[in-house]
Amino acid sequence: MDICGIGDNKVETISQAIPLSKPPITEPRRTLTLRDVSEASGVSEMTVSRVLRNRGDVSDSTRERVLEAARRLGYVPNKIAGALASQRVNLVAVIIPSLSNMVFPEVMTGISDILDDTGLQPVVGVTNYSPDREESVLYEMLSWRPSGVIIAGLEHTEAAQAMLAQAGIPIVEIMDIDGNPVDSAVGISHRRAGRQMAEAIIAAGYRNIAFLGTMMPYDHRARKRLEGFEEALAKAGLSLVDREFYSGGSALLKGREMTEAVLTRSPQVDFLYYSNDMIGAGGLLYCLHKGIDVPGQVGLAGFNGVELLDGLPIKLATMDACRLEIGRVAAEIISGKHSSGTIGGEVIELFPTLQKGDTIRG
Amino acid sequence: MDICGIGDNKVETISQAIPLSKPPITEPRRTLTLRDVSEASGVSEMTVSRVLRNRGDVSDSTRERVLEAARRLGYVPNKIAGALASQRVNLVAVIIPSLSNMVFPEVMTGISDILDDTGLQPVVGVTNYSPDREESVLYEMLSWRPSGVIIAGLEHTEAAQAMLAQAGIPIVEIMDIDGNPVDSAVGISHRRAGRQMAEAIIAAGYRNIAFLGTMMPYDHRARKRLEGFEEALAKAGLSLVDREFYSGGSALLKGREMTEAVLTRSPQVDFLYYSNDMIGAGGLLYCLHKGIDVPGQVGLAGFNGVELLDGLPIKLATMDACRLEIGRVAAEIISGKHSSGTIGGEVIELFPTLQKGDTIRG
DNA sequence: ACGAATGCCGTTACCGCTAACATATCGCAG
DNA sequence: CTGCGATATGTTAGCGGTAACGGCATTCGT
Repeated sequence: MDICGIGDNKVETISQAIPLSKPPITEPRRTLTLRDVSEASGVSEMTVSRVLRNRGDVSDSTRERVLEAARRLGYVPNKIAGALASQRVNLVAVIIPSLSNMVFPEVMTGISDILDDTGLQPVVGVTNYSPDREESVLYEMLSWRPSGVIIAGLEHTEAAQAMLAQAGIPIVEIMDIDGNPVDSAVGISHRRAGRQMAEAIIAAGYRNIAFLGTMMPYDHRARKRLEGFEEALAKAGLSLVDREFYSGGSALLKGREMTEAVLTRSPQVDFLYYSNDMIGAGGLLYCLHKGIDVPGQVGLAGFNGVELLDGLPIKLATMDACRLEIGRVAAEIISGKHSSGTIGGEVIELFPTLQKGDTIRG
Repeated sequence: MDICGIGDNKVETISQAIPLSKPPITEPRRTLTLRDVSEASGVSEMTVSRVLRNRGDVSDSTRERVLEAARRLGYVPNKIAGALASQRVNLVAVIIPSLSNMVFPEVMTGISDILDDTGLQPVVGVTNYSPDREESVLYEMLSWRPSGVIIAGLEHTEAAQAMLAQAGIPIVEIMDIDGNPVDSAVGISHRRAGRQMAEAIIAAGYRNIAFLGTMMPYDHRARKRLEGFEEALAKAGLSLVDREFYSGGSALLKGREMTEAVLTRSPQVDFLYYSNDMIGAGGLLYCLHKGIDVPGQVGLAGFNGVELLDGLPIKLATMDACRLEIGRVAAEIISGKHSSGTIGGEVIELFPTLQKGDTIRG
């Protein structure tokens, strides 16, 4: 599944002022061009172009005449031709793994927040966590010659890496900084995030810890969190008591099911670390429903800091992934508005905060 | 916030076969064109074009030569120029109010499912339930000359209506069919859905019914559901005992809060009808937490049939909004694959099924 | 009062690619 | 061996805009 979006920018659509008590008289057989507007208003195409783009000097009287004609005809400029002629495209390719998990929509919000004042439009492609799909989405998007690329993760196919490196436009890899970016990167260290959570859990006195997560081979960030987590456990002389993976289906439901499976199989478990908040919430609901003492008997923690958690009976421990900020900074880099004056090649690390909520003792 | 996505189509990206043990030798100062590939392979630009589009007769030997050169150089075709020359654009504009509420991503999935075999790419624009925003997003997207438009709802500004009517491409208005489409429409009758739910609730013996919903003046579908709902209540000689609206924030949390407010203010209430599943789920969790007997003392129902409900302790009554199917049918119409041979102007009504779950008596 | 600096608008040459047509090359029936 | 249809490739002319520059009035400074 792929999605792509386009929003408005500050250029006022001429249509917004159309009075249009009734639709234009002449229904257009072929689509309108600058020439039609120029003929209707008695000036050259160039002048019409200038008026519609608000560029260059045009007298108020002719500007009025041109706008009136454009409105009357219902002219919509052809950006394809414009982009070809000007060699400028106001699109920014945004390539993300999924839209259905709450995290990327928020990144998109951050991106749009910033891009909205720049005349740039985000265009989203979804890869479903497939590297091949990512490669073809990227290829497809690059063929529209966007002025920048924001892409999730640092792991790409060789061909995708090559395309990114050669594109000649700003590239920002987001979410993750544990690796080597092609150009710029904005994100958090998931390895460190995993470590931090493990340290907090150990400090709270839990010792029999289980991991529950997704079985996506290409979810590198979840993998890195687990690696960091286990690394910190090892440093404390501990190791995971149990682990459980899932794929597909309702995350909330899977969270319940996996939790039940783990607690049944390994009754000694006193902490459940989930790879995301959604399954964590499912697990939490299960525990509460079963009357398990949380966080006394069993502690829980997720990852992401999704808004949904606010609605749960008690707050799940989690770690904010800085989604909004990641989107904002990435967009700033693309639009050249980022504070550091450098031109590309920067790695911006953000630091997530651990929210202990009500599901970790202490 | 705006988003837009592009996926792959069946055209194989030449890059996928790039061996690329190392990146191309010559880092390109200016971006490559057909001419570069044609010079590198000793044939005309036209022949290169034919090879890359897999169109027309080209001998196997030259095809190989051309592909090899394209791969070696890392050539990515310029769709802007191609679209301008061929007057064909493989993009479909998809304009929706939001991406953060679980319902539209599923519509997108349906759209992509179908479009994936057609060479068409969905491009998403998000309006945040603002008519003006919708108008400018539409204007922006039309200026890229897509080959079709899928847009949520039947209510648009006058200018937007005019643009849709004049665009000269297939338009499909989705989600709702209670109104007059510009061209085609695919959706359900929300008025009827509201009525049906009211009838089921009344039949189950509930009499003191409250409504809890969003305060979005432009969420016409929620409004129509409420209208249908009240209409059916009236027919049974009933009227809403209480109502509560919210906007913004975590829907799950708002559901809790609103439910508490209503139950405190109107203790006689025996049924809570929510305008969406998310706040319904929040309400359900609240009731369970408070030890309220559901569905004995209080019944609950939402709308949408979101997957999340599967993870709740008991199943919330809801009504499936046929999201996937709506997306699929809309995409079929755009791509000319829809069964009915007609060319536009059809209204396809889908019929949601009421799932009583565990929160309505009987 | 006169050259320079503007304001306003038109002309020309592309942007990179493809439709349509033109041309070459080959095989093979007559 | 000629001729004609297939096959393979090249040539030409845009697609609908915009950058760059040019020309012609006005206005202005000194």
